[in-house]
Amino acid sequence: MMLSQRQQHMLDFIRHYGEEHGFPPTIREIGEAVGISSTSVVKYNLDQLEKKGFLERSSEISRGIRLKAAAAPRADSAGQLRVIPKLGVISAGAPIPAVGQQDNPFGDEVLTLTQDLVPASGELYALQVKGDSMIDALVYDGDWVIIQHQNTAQPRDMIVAWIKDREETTLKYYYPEGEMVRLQPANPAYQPIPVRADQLEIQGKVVAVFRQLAH
Amino acid sequence: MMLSQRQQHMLDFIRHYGEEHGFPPTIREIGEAVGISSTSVVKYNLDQLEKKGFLERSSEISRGIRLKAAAAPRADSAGQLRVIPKLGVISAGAPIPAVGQQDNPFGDEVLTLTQDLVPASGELYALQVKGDSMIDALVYDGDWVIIQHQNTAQPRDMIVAWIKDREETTLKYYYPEGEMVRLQPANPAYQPIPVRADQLEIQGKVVAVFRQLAH
DNA sequence: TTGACAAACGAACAGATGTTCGCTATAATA
DNA sequence: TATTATAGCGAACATCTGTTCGTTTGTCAA
Repeated sequence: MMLSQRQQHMLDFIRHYGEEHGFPPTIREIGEAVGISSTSVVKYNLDQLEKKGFLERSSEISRGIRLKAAAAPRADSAGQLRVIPKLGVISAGAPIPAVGQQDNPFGDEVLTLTQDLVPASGELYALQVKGDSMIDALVYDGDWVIIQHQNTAQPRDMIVAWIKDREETTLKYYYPEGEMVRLQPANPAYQPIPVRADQLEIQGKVVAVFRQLAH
Repeated sequence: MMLSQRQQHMLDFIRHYGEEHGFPPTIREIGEAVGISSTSVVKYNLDQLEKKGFLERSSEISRGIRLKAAAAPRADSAGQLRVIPKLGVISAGAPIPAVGQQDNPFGDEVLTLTQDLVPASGELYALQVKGDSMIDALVYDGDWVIIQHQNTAQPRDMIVAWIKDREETTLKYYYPEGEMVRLQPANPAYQPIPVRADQLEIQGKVVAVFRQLAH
């Protein structure tokens, strides 16, 4: 999800133009500003920026560009934003979707969080919890879990694990103990689960959980 | 130099449209909104408004309208970010801190979320959960709950309640039932608590929960 | 009554602006 | 080598959108 030099430039120009004029620029104005001679190339790059979550466009509307939060100027350091793609759903009964999966129910939607809430580096993605099977991890239907993709973990990390012999995805704290791994639920009322290390596949680390109540 | 009803209406519409879309409306959209069938009449009134200093237009430019300060109930257009003050901690054993409390352990720290994750309006603040006493609401030590301050609630809202006779703060779904209120835990494994309505003090509505895992 | 003027209408026009499409060029991949 | 994806070009097109203009109505002062 990188921005090319040109796309960064476009974003800067659109923001600057909007501040100056009170309304967004046209495709041709953007092209002229960043040195693109063809309107179709500007459109191409705008589509890219929209797909990456930096702006929204209203089709067939003059100057129908709306910058999203991710494109806001980085005011203070804590205001740095992290754009996290919504990759799919997670439930105990099914493996988690892989990056670039075709049938992503969320299309190219993203979740944007400030940088101070999540790790500075690492590949992050968001999955929406389906059902109540992860209630022992204190997450429930509808919650978003933000995951850092990795295949190893440190003790005490909360991991996304695939337990091969049970064919089950789970969110647990990770405590390696020799040949075995103890998977500890976040809710202390639940019992830890011992699993043979070779039956455990670490899919990533849970770095945050977000729950949006109806409003 | 008075504004006619119609011109006031136009100004309101232009401001509202801009906040909603990120770009100004066309003459025809304004006309439709305020009930003018002819584009020339809209132009006539826009010219009036410009003459009176409420807006500026760039001629022959689509949507080339820029509201001036005079037109203002200026909403903060700092982007689609919502800055939420961290007000203190919440636990079952103590009342929640009031706005402007002196001994705020978080000073002036804030939590910033994108606008789409929380309600557009309303007074929001964040409290950090202390201890495990709210585990029946699926929130745990360290979690942040984002609260909209209000003293009433709709059925099925998750409320922040102070139960007077128990001297206890709690997070529960709100189900009023005549003289009584049923407080339903988010975790279905826990039992609902019936409370006399006059013993219940609604402090606010939970609009979101954020959990940051160690990293 | 008459003339000036603000306010409004709707059609016609012209220019502003987004989209589509056929075509290159390059790099990565099979 | 053939294929595919990414980037880019420019022309043609369709529609979006602001402006102009002839007309009408109502009010008010001369």
